[in-house]
Amino acid sequence: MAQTIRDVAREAGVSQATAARALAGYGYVAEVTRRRVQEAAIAIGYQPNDLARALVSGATKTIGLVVGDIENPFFATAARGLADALEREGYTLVLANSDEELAREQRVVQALRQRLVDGLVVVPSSGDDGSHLAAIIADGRPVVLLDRAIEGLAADAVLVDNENGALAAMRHLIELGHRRIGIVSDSPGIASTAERLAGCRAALGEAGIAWDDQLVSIGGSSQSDGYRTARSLLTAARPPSAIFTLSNFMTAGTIRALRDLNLSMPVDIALVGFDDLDWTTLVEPAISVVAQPVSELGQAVAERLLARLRGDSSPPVQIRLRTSLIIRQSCGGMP
Amino acid sequence: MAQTIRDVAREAGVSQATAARALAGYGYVAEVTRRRVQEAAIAIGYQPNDLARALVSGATKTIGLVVGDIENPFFATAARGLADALEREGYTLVLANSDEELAREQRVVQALRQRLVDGLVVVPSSGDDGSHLAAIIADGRPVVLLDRAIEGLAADAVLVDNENGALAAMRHLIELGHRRIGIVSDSPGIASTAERLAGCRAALGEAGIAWDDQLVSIGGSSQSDGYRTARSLLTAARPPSAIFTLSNFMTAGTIRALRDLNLSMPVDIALVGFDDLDWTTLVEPAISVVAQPVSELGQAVAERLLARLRGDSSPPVQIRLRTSLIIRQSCGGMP
DNA sequence: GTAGAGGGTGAGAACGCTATCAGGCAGGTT
DNA sequence: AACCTGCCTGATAGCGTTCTCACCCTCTAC
Repeated sequence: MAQTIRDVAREAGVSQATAARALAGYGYVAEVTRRRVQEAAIAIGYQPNDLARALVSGATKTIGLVVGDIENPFFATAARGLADALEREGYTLVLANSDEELAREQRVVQALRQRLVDGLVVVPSSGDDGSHLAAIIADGRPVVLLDRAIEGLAADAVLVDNENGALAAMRHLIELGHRRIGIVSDSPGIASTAERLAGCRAALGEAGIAWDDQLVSIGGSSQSDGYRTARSLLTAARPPSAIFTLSNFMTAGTIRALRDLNLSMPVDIALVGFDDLDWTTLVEPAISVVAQPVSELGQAVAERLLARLRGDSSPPVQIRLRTSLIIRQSCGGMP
Repeated sequence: MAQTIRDVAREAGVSQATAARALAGYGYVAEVTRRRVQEAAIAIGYQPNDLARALVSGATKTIGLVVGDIENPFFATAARGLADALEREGYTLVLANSDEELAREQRVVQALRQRLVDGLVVVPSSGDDGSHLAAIIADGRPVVLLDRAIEGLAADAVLVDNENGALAAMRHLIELGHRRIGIVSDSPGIASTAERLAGCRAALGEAGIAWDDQLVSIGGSSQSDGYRTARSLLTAARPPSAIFTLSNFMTAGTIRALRDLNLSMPVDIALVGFDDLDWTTLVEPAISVVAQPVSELGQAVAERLLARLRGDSSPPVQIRLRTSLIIRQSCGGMP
């Protein structure tokens, strides 16, 4: 099938060792020989076998990426930013979906471990169980967490400032006069969600508004979960006058609920969502959002990972990227 | 770092060969020995090295996926369908973006080739140059084309019925009385786009409407290209009364152009788009679309690939999945 | 003329695994 | 006693690289 370095050597009439030196460029090789070997390699269409190379060098030049679901635009964008930065250094991405299930995540991490990825980027589905990742770190391979931290795991993490993002959004709604603000959240088991909820709590606290469990609906992480929980919030006895959604799927689900209930933004209800996607300015009114620097998130993760791969062994760091509140029409904050 | 089979053997007090047999389960091994080896493996935390295994077995259990841009929801969804089906058989996906540039595609395909992927799934950016893929096929490794065919390449292809999809959409607009239908297209160098254009032509032909180059704007494949070309179409001396967009980015760009020009659907202009995304029912009016079975596309590709990997050597096939025209509010076909 | 330096080359070990092969040992058959 | 058979085990040959080591040859210096 594929040609080996031995075939090149035979073609060039030299030993395997000399051919290897000529192609890899180490040790002494006469200029004439080098040229002859290179020509032979081209002539027979030689392709180096990265597998064998990895086996002896101990580096696969491969990075594993574990996300909840690559169909989620947030993950897709981060993956793209990551892939671009890694590719520049000759690394390739190996992709796996966890479906936000810890058991599945553990399985795919295990598979990537056996595949000897040089490093791992994970969007962890659980905020406290990181034993499967600790095993990778114990192997001496760097792990960088994307978007969500894990308590007690000695790994770098690149996150966004969820708490301040949520705080800013809630403050804005409060400044607009809202007192009953509904919160549509996915599972607080997800670390970033928990931080966003903390931001909500802080904003209400500083405004002297009591936390009301009736106004907080917590569901799964799919869009239909968002629809369902938003709808129950809106059809309750005392519905909120504004809603803050904690993820892009929650935002989409909530908008559908508003449509079905014939409620219009921002007059019947004000809306701010966490995470900015392309469609938020395609719908009318355009949705106010807490925007995250998603692509930069991927790039920052790549930088951290590459630093570790180059041997940086300083203590794990946690990087927080700034979010920004973008006021559009859906919250009534911009006439 | 990681333990090898030799460490297990030492721990269990047997030879490396026996340990290998006990773990892999071939040849004769006494029941007692087998148990002892397995316990030793667990005790020292042995993890098989897939790299070494692949080197000797010749199979990496790895599939390369080359798409234009994983951020495009169409590709992301197809990738997900593909990943799920492959994972069930123990394969892992290696991801690469081509940015719809042939040169980049060739580079990443080359990299995947050296990485010895067992098979390759490609969304080719060029409809006629498939030499880099022919090389992979010559290696004896299966290639399956996703969404777009390449003329003269002996590889399986899983496509959608682009021509009939476009035909149906154009027919619908014509039945609604439109005679001047604008077409917002990305590059016809992309095979699927060329087929869609052919469908447009066929529909106009059977209705006795002359093809008018003034009504066809062809640009790049980004959303801003769609915006620009749609806008120039709409601001021309004799603008169309309806628009058919040939991809999801073109659709989004066109909607933004309509907004900016204060044209409303479907009264000022009717719109049908190719490819259905989540947001098409989130905007108002909901967009009529030619929907593609995207996830099934990925699954079908996986099936074809797995069949080839199992040794199926029948002549290459071309599979066409059916599209469906979904009439919503943007075209005025549904009151 | 001989020693030494240095360019150039081939042999061969190692990476961790799969898988074959030769051989040992117990038990039964001629 | 000689022989086979069946179970079990260890030694060992690869897979295709990287890279070290020993060696040879030529040229310069004394």
